[in-house]
Amino acid sequence: MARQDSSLPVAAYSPKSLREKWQAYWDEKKTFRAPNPGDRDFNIARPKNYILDFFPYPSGAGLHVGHPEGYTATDIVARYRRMRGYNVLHTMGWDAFGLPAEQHAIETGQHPAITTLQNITTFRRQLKMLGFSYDWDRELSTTDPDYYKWTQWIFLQIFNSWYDEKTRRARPISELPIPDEVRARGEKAVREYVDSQRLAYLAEVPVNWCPALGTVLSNEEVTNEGRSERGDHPVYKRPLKQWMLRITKYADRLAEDLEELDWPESVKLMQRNWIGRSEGAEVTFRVADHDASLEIYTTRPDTLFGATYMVIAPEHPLVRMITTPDRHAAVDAYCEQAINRSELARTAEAKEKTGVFTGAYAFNPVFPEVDSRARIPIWVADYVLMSYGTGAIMAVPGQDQRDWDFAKVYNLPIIRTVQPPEGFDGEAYLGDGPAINSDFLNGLTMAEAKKKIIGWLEARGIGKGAVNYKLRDWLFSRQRYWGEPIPVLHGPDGEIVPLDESELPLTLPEIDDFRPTVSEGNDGGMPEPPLGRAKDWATVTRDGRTYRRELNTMPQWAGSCWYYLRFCDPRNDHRFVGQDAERYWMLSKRKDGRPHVGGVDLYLGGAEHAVLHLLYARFWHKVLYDLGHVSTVEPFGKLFNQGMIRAYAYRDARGIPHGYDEIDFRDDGKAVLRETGEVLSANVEKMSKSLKNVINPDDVVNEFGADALRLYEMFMGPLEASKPWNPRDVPGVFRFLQRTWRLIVDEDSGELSSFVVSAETASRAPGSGSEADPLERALHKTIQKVTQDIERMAFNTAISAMMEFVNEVYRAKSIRKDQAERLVLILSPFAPHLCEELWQRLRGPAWTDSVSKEPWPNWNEKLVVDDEVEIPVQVSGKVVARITIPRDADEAAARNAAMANAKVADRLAGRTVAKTIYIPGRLLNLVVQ
RNA sequence: GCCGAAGUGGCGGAACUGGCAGACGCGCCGGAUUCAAAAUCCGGUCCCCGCAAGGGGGUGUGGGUUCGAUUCCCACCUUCGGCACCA
Repeated sequence: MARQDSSLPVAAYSPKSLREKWQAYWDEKKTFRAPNPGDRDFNIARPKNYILDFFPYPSGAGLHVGHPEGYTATDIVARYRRMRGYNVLHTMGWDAFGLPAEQHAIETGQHPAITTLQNITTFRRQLKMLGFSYDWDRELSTTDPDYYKWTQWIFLQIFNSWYDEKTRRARPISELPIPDEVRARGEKAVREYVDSQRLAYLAEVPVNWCPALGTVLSNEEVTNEGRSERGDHPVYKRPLKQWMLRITKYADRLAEDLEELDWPESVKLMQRNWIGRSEGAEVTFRVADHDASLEIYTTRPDTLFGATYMVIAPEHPLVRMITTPDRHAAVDAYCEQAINRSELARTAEAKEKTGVFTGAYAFNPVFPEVDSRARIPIWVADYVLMSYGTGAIMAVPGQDQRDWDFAKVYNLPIIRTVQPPEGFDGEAYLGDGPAINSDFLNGLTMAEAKKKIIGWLEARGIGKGAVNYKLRDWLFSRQRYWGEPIPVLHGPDGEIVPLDESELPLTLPEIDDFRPTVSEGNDGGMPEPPLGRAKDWATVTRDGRTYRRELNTMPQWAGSCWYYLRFCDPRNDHRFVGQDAERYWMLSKRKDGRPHVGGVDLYLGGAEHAVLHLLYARFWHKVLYDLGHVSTVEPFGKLFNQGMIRAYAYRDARGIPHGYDEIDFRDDGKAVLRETGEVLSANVEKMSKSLKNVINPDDVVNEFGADALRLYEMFMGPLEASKPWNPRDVPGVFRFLQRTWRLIVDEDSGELSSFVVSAETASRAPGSGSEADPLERALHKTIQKVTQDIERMAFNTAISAMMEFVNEVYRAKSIRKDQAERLVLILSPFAPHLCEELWQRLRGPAWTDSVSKEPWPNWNEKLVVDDEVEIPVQVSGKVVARITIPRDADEAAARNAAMANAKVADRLAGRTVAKTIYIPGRLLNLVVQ
């Protein structure tokens, strides 16, 4: 399907030349530059609008058709808002630290900075090719020292803060009150106390250590089979000193503030579930024959009378102490094999409960210790996780299915403490009901019993109401090269010394071997990150003391946690963002004038970042807010998730995928393998190299042009839905663009087409008073529809409305020049290259500048409603006829018109109308007996 | 297992707040143009019965509410996404 054919007319629609011409124009004139407050051409009178895409990781594979989907949507909104008189901030940058470039470096020795630069060059070229209206002067990369200087600066802000529970906010560490008894123990104790309160802290934590990759992985990077998501290497649990960020302190605020955000409910729900707040109680159980007690957390303190045994996690510190000598061998063996498996591997095969008895007993505090019911056995089992609550539970098999399952395996007693309803035939009963077998709680509902028992526990000092979260602190260090160095020094006495702001950026040292020091097997020595290879860099001497640099780097999330702030003022070299710029672009008002919680007015990207990126960025933002560095509570006021674009994968009988270049499509639509004629199966799947179903945007642009690619991606269906790419549909939108071109331009002469008539000529034509002109009415309706659809992000229906209008012009064979101009204006955000050219040709000598500088056209409310409407007439809810009546006809008039219709009269013959339902402009329903 | 979203022609999809189901595009069929084809323009196209006029059915399945249900309620099936022993 060669579109560049020498036999084409001289002035045929040529996407390629229009693209080149107008992109050069935009670049040269800096058409989409967004001035900041303080700039000479800044116009304070205009309202602001910040429209942001999730910035991409510039992978070696280049742009994927999934990228332009979201980028086109935001581009349409950005162009539309500019025409509506907003100052629009619309930017693009690169989330360019990350594992793929580093893996490539390990394999080839090519420095990740070089790979990254090449990939960025490709991405930039491809994005520019699509004509997005970014302010390219604001482009940034997280890997640029001028950028990561400030990532490191923010880390230091977090490091130098503590969380004040009373005021519920972060405060500078210098304001931390030091308890007297700590002060009394000396300087080192004070230092350790302070370090223990920081929002960034070092902790020995069990991590997912992957020897093959030489790095620690986050839980998300480990598969259910306990292997690395990247490369499928084995992953082991081992304790390692790691940087942690105290995100759990913000759990409540992160959950509460979701309320105010204009985000998809599904994303809010995912975040709430991830935070996983639960309310319950902590209860102390004394351990028999030991000077020890077990702290447990439960959401069901009301079932305390039903606790028949205890379970502690294999990692629990009390395990060794309380296990009786005769049980040591069994307990040790069990714990060892449980601890060695990753948490995920452990939970994956959770079918059958396992555990061992420690030989020890605890006293249930609701009974006197002399009472035989008080003494309950303590077991170790891997269904209790050390990382949640206190790592120990009271087991209540009567009201908890997991405990029930365990009790059945090991023959432990079961006591019901909630009366199940009549006919209940399940095992553990989780529902509400009157308490039984529970002494002073008997007869109370679940809520009443919880309240009463918590009061009872608190009065005796053996328990209290408590809140727990699934959310864990954020494991922040990675054993990698290609990330931001963490700007701290480790002193000879183990003290942590943060770098001074003046020492930033701490740049990555040059090394030529990017491999970490890999230990053999499961239990080799301490792994050392690749930065350890830079010997000169890794040690620093100050005042005669030798310090060791932190060798871990930050995770990829770090750079993406604040880039939206940097875009406001990307070249500022004395602040992470200038205050005026931050306030102008981030602070937005609601319609009712109250300040909005969050600054970015539209943040658009895929749902795969629904939890982690968005939660981490919100956390950093709140810390910056608490410390007075930013002016909004939340970073992203409105969030929108685009759906995934998938494509048909064609497989042969053996299940082997085949690409389009090997396939012929028969007339019946079936795909056959060209070589053998075998009919292939077709399934919509995620695009991937291995399935050979990846669509390359360059190919589409070469064949149909950037405007057609943009338009197709928007026309496919709702932005939020996942949709299949169908190569056969692309020519459809291309045809529409071509029809629009020919509507306005005569292909043979290059002059305006014969359809386009001047206003004077039109007014002389019979019956074309401007308001009565049916085309004028249709245009007003189209402008209204397109405007409203852009506002609600329904681009597919906006495009079909414009298609309908163009079809109507073809039928009319005539359009006034001012009408054609308005059509071009509303189409321009969607197909900017085509519309720039049409605008210039329509304006002729009156043309001054880019179509994007023109105001958005209005519609007249009077012209979008028809005076006469056709409505259906139903008889008892069944449509029998259609009548045309004035829009505002009253019920009697509508009824009379209906009765005059033969079909209606026929249906009503011999019957009485019991009820009439008339919705003006909609329908008339005559209900008969 | 739990939570969430979605199921509409041959295909992608449309239908505001319960009011004409299938807009728009693809594909297919027919016509015009052409020596011919491509391209283009015009028309048709949910299914079934019927030459037609006309009639019947229809939004995953089964029930319900309503004058009226793609839309609301209940149960179930399927697909996709998230979580997964969180006490």
